[in-house]
Amino acid sequence: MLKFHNTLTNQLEEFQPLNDNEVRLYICGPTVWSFAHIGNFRTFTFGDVLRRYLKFKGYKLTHVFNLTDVDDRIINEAKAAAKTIDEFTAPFIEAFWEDFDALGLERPDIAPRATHHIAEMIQIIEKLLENGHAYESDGSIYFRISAFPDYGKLSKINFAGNISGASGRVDTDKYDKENANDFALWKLVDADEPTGWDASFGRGRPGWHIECSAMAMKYLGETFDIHAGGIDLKFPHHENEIAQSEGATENQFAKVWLHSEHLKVEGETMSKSLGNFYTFRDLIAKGYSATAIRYLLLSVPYHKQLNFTFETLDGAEQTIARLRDFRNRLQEAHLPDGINTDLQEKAEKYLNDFEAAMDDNLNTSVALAALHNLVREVNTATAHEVACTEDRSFILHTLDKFDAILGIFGEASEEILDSEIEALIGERQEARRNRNFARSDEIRNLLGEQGIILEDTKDGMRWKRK
RNA sequence: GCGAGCAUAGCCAAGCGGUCAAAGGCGACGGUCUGCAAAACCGUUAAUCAUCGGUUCAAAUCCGAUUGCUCGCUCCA
Repeated sequence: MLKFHNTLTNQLEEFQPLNDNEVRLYICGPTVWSFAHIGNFRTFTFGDVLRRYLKFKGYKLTHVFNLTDVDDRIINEAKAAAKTIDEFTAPFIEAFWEDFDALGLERPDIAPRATHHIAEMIQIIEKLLENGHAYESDGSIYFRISAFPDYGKLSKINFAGNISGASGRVDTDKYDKENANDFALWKLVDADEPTGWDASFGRGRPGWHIECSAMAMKYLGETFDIHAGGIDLKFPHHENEIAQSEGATENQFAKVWLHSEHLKVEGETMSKSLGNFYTFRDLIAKGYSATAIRYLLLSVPYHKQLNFTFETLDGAEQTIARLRDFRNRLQEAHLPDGINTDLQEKAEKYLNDFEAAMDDNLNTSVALAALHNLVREVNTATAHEVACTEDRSFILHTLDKFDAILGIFGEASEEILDSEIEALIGERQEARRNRNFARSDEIRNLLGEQGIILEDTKDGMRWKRK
């Protein structure tokens, strides 16, 4: 029984889709003003596991994942670079999908862009103006929080006790608003500004939050099952999405809200000023593998803070190498004929453990433990020669089930060695047969320098790349 | 000022009142295997679960205080 911690109710709830077997899922994607960092990818990896697990549970999924390609920063940086916003965002969008694919994240069904949905945003704003949830001030349109009594139901912020602008990031006197918490739906732009769209209420550009309301409702309907994103979007972004959407439709927006916690680096906030800020490509450039990064991002449940350290990433690298070796060896091992039902029962038990862990609000830590327990069990059985030929495919199939969600084994690539190396390996085998170990070790060292590791197992010689 | 969360072995971390002398991974050490390695396996390493007090037949788990850390209060995944 799948349960989620719903941020809206602050409770662990049994998941029940609105329409029997269909799940409509919206995940907040990136704002494409730069390369995405590993904190972003923590959230997107969580979204990927959520997506994969919903499919694993047999749901028919419609998954929308937006790209926000217009906001103040994009407009300003594009202007500074003398580019249109499309020209400015294009390379970041391309890089984003590259990283996304490299991390083994499954592409969403629909990946809408904010700039392609301005008309839908305008419609919502018109509706809000009509029904009194929005007002015009100095040419811009603001959401009227006083007209939406539920405001704050997601973030549960006690606005009465708060100092507006306490974080020092907002100039609260800058805009003429009825209430300091009212937020912009549409910002007036001058006629000579390159980025702007015409609307019945004036030329302007959308406020930050309206794009998600527009795209979510367009593709998933006024009410849908799950809305997910990073914890830092809970307020104001998601709170405001709820206000806008429910203010316009008077129907509940998303039923379940899931928020992934932040990633820290060496116990501290990741920030450029601390010098501990890493994009995905920074780590790849340091020589780390995408699967190790993915493993690390999965090693802590999404709703807990994850402490990213290089020591742990090195460990993740070891772990995934061991897992991959395990699968490769199992495929090749010379096993005794027959069947070991005991082993198959254990494999099934670990798969059940895995599913129970995932059902429990996607507890990936425990889910990974189940995988490791299976690996140990099979290794022991293989070493004791009680794993049989007929167990092999069963276990490999079980591994596939784990990996349909975890995605950490990677493709079983059939690599080819060039003939020179092939010849050296042959020469080494010959030398070993002749007990010429000096030559044999010489060749092993030589190949080691070229990144090829040789292992002499009882099933014969194996090689792998470092 | 207001609010939320966290504190478990060398490191990362699960845990949500009994089945916890606490899962799993990484690291380290010893052994088996090997010509030697590697891989694998077995074993060891290592936790009075931040501190103090309370509730309970029973607490890592609930309550309170203290200390430390992280985060939010309209840039953020």
